[in-house]
Amino acid sequence: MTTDTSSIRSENQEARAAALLAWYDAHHRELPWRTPPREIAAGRRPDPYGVWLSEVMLQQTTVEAVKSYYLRFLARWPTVADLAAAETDDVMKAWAGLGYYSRARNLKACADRVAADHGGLFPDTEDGLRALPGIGAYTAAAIAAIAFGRPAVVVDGNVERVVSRLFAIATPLPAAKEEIRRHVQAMLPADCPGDFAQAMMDLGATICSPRRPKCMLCPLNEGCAALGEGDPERYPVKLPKPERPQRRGAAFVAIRSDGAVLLRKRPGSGLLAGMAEPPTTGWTARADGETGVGAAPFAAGWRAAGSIRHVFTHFELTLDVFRAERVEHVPPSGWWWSPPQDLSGEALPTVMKKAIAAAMEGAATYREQQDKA
DNA sequence: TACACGTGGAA
DNA sequence: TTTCCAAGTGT
Repeated sequence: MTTDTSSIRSENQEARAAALLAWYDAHHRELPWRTPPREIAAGRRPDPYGVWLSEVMLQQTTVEAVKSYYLRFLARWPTVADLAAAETDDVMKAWAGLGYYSRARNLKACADRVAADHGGLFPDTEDGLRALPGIGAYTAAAIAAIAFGRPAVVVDGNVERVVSRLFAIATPLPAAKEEIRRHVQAMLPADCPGDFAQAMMDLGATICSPRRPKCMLCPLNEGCAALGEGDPERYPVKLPKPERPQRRGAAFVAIRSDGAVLLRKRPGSGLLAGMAEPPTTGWTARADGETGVGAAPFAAGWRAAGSIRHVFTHFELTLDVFRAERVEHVPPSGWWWSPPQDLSGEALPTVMKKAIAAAMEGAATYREQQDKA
């Protein structure tokens, strides 16, 4: 502020923000949770509950995947009080398929806290939001800016990409995070931090994309250092990722005469915590573990039903699937028979749905049920 | 700081 | 097919 260079840079940053906001006015995406810039300018504010819900769902998740979940949650639990009054199991069921299931548990815990400790109103400061479960640095800043108009510095993966290209930042992520934050801080317009944050993210999502960025259409192309160098895709610089180890296990899908499938609940912590599954073995790091029919949870007419593959963030799983039909096993406590009409509503992660689908293929019991239906 | 934690779409 | 990775958080 006091030296010539910083005031010059400040003017540049101001011009950049203005160009970005003009672009956002004309080209912003229409999203179910978004209040468009025209309405913001008219004084309208989005419902903090909707902003929070969408931000949590969007963590590491694509916009397309989130849309239908967001709409379903909002229709079923229109306010944070409704969500606080809900059963955690129902929230987990509604979240099934979206991934990163600790988000769902934290979502519910956060709603409980807002209802119990904040009178049903979300805190309107970054610090207040940051203290809630499932709300980290990014989400706290995003809610503060978008829902409450606070001048918070919002840095997500999009912003990291845009800024690291704009300034050709050679430091690999995540070490470059602080430097990126400083640049965003310098650009931040005090009068519309919410639009600015969303504009940066829209730009990163639609123009300054990871591959083949559309620099010709970019409102910030004039001063972009990476474009000047000729290879914007070089940024952001990231450390190479460790390769994904292979794991193998088995899943045992027991089918009752009426087509019901035997399920149980996974442990409360770790992978797919608290979600439903057909009985499975542990997933060993080795590819040749004890995963055959010998590992079945109880005696039945188990038959091999092929195997499925599923990719998790940090390992790749091959699951050998076994099927037993016309099983009349009395479920141990915590296990239950899920009738065909209930199955789609269970808290089944995608990997487990794949395993069950593989078992059903060619299952006579299941075919009979389908024919009746 | 480093790792655990899901899924599906794009190139 | 393979690789990347999307509006990150918790530990």
